Amino acid sequence: MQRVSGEFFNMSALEMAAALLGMVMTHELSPGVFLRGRIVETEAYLGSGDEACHASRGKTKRNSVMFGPPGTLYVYFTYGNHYLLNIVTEPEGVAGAVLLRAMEPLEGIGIMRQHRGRKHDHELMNGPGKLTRALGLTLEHNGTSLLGGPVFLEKGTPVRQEEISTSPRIGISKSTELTWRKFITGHPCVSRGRIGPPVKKKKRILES
DNA sequence: TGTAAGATCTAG
DNA sequence: TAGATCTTACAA
Repeated sequence: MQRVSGEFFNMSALEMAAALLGMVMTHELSPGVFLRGRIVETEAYLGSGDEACHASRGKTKRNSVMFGPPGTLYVYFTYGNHYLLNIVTEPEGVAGAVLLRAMEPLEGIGIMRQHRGRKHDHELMNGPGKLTRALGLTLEHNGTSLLGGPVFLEKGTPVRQEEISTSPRIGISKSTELTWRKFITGHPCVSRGRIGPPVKKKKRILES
């Protein structure tokens, strides 16, 4: 097992989204107990010129990690239920991150099933909220570094350029013209994509 | 202080 | 297809 060094993260979010495909994310849950998944789907988010990015309107308490050094984890909570995992890129002071949307389970599958319930292997991590739950990642990991903590990256099986597909990002309502989603073509663990924003919820009608 | 939207998931 | 669930950001 070889941890990826800090130099790897010195690239733009868009380059990183493609470069991460095929790499292995590892969480050392407890000493000697590893949860590992191979990255098969990513999305790039940039602070400037990208309305869909949390940092498009500048630094806030939530998104401040995105302005930090490359190789940092940005984890946030959304929809009242789910943690989403990003890797910070771009030089310190510039907001940019890559959302990890889907992985192929490699090691610790029994523990992932405990986290996720009884599922087929390819359903354990085929969505951004699912993979954080499978790996046991929460807000505790927000702001931690891939270079020294229990969560880190390893070189995996390289992916050829012709195996990589591109599409608009999923679940957003702004900047939908940007095709910054990258995934391994035809891989069974890629998430079930829904282009466009989530369906609007009904307003609750209060009786007087 | 109130309100609406949100980088989602699951059951029915 | 709709509901769960709750934090963040923005408007008043």
